[in-house]
Amino acid sequence: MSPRTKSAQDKRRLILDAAVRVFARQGFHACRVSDIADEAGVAYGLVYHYFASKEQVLDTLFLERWNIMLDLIREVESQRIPVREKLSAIASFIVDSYQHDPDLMKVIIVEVTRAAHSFGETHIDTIREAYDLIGGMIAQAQQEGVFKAEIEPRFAAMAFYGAIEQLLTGWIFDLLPQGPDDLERAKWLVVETVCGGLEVAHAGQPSVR
Amino acid sequence: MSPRTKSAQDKRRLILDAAVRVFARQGFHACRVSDIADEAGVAYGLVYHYFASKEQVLDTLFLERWNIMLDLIREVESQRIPVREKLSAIASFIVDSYQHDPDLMKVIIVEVTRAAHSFGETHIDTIREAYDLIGGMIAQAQQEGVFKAEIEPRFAAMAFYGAIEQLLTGWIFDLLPQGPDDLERAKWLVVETVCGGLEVAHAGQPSVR
Amino acid sequence: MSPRTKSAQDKRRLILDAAVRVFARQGFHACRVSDIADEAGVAYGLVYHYFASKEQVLDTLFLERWNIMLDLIREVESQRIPVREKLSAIASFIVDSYQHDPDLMKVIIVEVTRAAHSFGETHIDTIREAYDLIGGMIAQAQQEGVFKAEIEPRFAAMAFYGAIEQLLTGWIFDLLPQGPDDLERAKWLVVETVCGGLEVAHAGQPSVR
Amino acid sequence: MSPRTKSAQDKRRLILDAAVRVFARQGFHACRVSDIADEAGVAYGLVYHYFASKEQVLDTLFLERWNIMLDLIREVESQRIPVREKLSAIASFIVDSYQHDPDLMKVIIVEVTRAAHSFGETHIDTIREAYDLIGGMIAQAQQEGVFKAEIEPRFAAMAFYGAIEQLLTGWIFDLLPQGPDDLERAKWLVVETVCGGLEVAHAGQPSVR
DNA sequence: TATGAATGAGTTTTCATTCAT
DNA sequence: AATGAATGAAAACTCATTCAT
Repeated sequence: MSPRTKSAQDKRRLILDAAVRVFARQGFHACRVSDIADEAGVAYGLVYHYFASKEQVLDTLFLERWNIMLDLIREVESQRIPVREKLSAIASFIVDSYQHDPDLMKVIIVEVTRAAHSFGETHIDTIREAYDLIGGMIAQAQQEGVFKAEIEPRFAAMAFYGAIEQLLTGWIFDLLPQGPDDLERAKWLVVETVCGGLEVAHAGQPSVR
Repeated sequence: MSPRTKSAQDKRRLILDAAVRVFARQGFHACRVSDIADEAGVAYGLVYHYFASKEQVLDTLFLERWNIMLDLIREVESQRIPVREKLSAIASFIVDSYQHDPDLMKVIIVEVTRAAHSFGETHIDTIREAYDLIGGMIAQAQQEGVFKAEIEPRFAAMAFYGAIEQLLTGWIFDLLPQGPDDLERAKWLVVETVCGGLEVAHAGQPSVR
Repeated sequence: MSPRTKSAQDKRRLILDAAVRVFARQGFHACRVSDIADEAGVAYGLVYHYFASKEQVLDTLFLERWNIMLDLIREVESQRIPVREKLSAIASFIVDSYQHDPDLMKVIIVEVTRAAHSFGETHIDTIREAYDLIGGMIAQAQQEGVFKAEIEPRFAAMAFYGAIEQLLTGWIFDLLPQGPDDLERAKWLVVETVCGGLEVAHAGQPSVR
Repeated sequence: MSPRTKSAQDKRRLILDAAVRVFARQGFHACRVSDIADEAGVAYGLVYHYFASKEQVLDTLFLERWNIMLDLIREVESQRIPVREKLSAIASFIVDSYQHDPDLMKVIIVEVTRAAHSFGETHIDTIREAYDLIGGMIAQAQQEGVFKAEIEPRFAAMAFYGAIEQLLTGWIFDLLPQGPDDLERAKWLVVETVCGGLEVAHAGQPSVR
């Protein structure tokens, strides 16, 4: 890679990183392309040199991150470990992602995964893949007798993912404390809640429908 | 109520109901005020006669619904019933709300509760109240020894609410089946998952961290 | 006149008087018809019962006052008094008008006599009549040898009127002190300036006060 | 200056010059931004590339011209010439300004110096500076015994400036002839009127109040 | 690659005016 | 006479995108 190419890539990266900050701060709709360019310290024509549109910048950010998560989930799925550990790995990854780059996760959650009329719709198949993979793990655990069979796996997967995303939403809106300890405990908490339940387990407790 | 007042109220209601359909179909940002007026069959300016802005139309829709939910939650809170039934009542209310008016719930979830830069921010205190009320129920259940004490109640409340909202999101994005049975089962499922856990309970199972 | 008719006239007057205050406070363009109605304490449909348009309200206010001034000027013109006294009477009338109803004079000066694209144009013939009448007095004074013949009367009339209007403008913009004494002195000052000149008269032309 | 800069400045100038014509023809309120763009032969948005608003276009035009006048007045003030020559220089400058660009002066007089609710208010301090400078000259002349001491200088300055502005107003409204000779004579006339007075000076003439 | 001037479609909002009651 | 709901035309302003340099 020549220095020049490297420099070029740097500018592209610069723009992406700036976009994360700007989207997180102002929101996708409320920010202008020039805000991104300003934040990146480049002329705003350059944004259009690297990206076809403002949307494509967000598309890129989302796909970069979501594909890393999909890789992680697939990796986890293939491992021969208890389902609780699998879900724990996923929860940990997402919380770690937030810890590592809260702005990026904020953008993804706020602008993409719930955006039924724009990015959510565009990327619905990519998003769904994560839900499906988690659903698959749960289904398998049910077959193995580890998870209750009467809970539809896809619904359970959504509930699990929704619980995590809502914790991040809580941090994003500053509704929940987000010290290092809080993040760590949250990883355990969400898995414990969804797998073990909030209720104190007692012998013979019937959880019949 | 005089006929004139009634008529006036009718037009206002007409606009609100039309707005729900338009926001649900096109999204808040993608729709024009004229789309709402057209859908309602009224003149453009009448929207501004009753509402100060397009935003205020959504504000009104959100607050109307959210306050009904807050009333329900407060009502539930005051009852002397097991926490599982309380959470079940809340989940049922939300799912019923979706069943009764999916467009309205879609609008609230998609445009408000996750909209960190616009409505979500505006209404954050109102939204938080719901989370806090649920958190309070969970905390009480912990004191009563029904719920595990080591799970921070506010986090658990967010996980619970997030699980429900994500099911609705699944319906909204058409990722989950939404026949009448599915909705009914979902009510039970989310409570069972969060309270009883996905895991098959066995005697003496340690769920220690 | 029946009480009812009287009442009706009262409302019309109420609206006109309210309009003066509103126009003076906010300006003709910046105020809404509803502002006038609110100020008058009537429903704003009523403004349209008495006046064909917002413009007509201002037209009415202007014409009412300007015609009174034209009457005064014609009255003065017909009198057999020195030109200086005539001009003094005019200046006094205008200053008194301001003293009596500063808002109304503000509206006339700010919204009409300089409004080349709206009211000034509409009423240009009415406005001009005042200038012409004053010009006539000056021309006569020149024929009588009282005023210098080499100064074109119409120009002199404009200069005289402009001097007065600018004093009012000074008060309107709060650039000049407007205590009772200031107003009284201004009447004399503007006549003395235009007739006697600012210069100290030298030998043989004492224009001592 | 690079060619690009020059070109850019040209477009900006083009817009300002077009705005003068449009404001003079239609008035500030009655014209649309698109009228200015059309008149300048540029795209709509370019007006907003160079100016933040329609108002700022007028602000710019006013300040450009008024500051030139203030420079002239300050220059005149510093000279060691009789006050009559000073006032004559100012009157000449204003009349020449009108002769050179009647549209611009029309805009300034009609849209700014009397606009108590918009531009006049915005620029009141800048406007006042001209009045104050003239007032200062008059005060000095009074101290030197050239001007009568009993006429408050600020009032006299307003009268002088008002007289000139009203002549321009007469031209603007086509109430006064505006051939080259008329303009030239007007310069002399206004100074002669204000300094020497309209009255034929004769020995012992009483200018009683 | 990089710049930023230039374009112009699109939308909210305002508010004078009308009109049914 | 009086009300104020209803109408809809009009315009400022925004900003994504293009393109000449």
